[in-house]
Amino acid sequence: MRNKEKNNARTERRDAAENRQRILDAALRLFEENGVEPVSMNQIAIEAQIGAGTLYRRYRNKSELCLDLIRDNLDLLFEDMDAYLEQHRDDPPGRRLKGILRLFIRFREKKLQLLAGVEEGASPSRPKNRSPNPMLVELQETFARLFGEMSASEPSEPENVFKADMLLMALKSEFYVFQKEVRAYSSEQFLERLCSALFPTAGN
Amino acid sequence: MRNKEKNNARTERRDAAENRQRILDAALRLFEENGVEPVSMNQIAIEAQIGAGTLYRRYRNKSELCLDLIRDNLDLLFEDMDAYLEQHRDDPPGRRLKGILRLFIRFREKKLQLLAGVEEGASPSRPKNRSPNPMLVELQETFARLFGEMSASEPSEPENVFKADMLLMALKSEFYVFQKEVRAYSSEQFLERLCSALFPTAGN
DNA sequence: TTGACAAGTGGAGAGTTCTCCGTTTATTAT
DNA sequence: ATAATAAACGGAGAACTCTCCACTTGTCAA
Repeated sequence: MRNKEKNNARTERRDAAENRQRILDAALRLFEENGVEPVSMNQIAIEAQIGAGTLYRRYRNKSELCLDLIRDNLDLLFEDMDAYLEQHRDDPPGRRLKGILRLFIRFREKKLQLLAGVEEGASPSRPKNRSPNPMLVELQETFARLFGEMSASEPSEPENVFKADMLLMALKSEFYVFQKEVRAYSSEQFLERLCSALFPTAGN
Repeated sequence: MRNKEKNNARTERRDAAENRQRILDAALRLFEENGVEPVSMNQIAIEAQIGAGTLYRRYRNKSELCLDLIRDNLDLLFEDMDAYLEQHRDDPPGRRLKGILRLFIRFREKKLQLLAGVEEGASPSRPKNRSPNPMLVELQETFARLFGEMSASEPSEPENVFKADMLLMALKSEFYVFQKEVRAYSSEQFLERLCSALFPTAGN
């Protein structure tokens, strides 16, 4: 669906492409003015001057729309992470994990609202958002791998996967915002807590 | 709001009490037939033969209704937990924590759907469910206290609070169901993972 | 150029959540 | 018993999500 996978036959029709842009523009405009959460798909359709059906054809819900809006930034983030891992390949795994977590949290800070929009329970009552979301899967695997390296001795594979799952959970908007607002943590404090809760800060 | 706090002036009007019962009955009936998630407040109002306004006056959303439906069981659970802690007061804190986690998970197993209903993001777009939910707060404090006991040496207060927050997060339906369905864990395996991820199983 | 037709469009409509407010009713004081 | 009155009722209606499908339009092959 993404950037017109060139490989796949037909290219996007011109009018469709134009509408896509209208939608993105309209959404951005409305989000900037009102924040992400209170803006409805309805409003976006109206602002973009298209029918509701057209909007929903392209984005099944607001979550998908938000994802499209940060797609590029997200790709950059992942590149940054990869670069970081590459550059610090000789650091102990705990350090490296902390490093990429810091990158992620910084990103989260910048795109708080949109990211929350992406996570937002897509549809109420509907078949439920059963999409693993490839980006999260990749992140999850990276975490799991680093946990694996961390104690190369025994901690079984599943153990690492589980920890990675927990980490991912803790990085969700809901938890992050709660820690910031209710527990009054700064990003860096949060990061610190997270690391010391999930792995012994051996090397550092 | 709960069980007609007797202390507080007026008792609940008879017709109101009757309607409350109608609602509870109707909801239970519909939930048993269709599961919790797909049943709408609307349907419940119709099944109970009352106006939507009447339903919403008593329960701001489905989440509150579900909470009322397991209120009693929940109270029992808490009593069980207290009893457990009392009986095993000489066990090491890790053991005790595991014990009450097991109780909680068993409860979750029994009331999976309703509990998920309680957690369900109340309203879409609305002011956001800013209710800390007293029962969760209590649980959170118990967890934090046990973490505190666990390593009486240095781990600062906030450290324990944070871990307790993470634990609570991991006990949510979303995470629990994911672990069961995708990672294919049994309740007991899940419990095992949870404990070994968050604290060294020293005493055991 | 010209069809054919897949792709795209828009808006009516079904089903929801939740509020507002005029009407009804149970309770309590007289 | 009766009236005053706070509480409760119910349904119209506003706003929303999402689907369906008759209609329009871009594209490509001839």
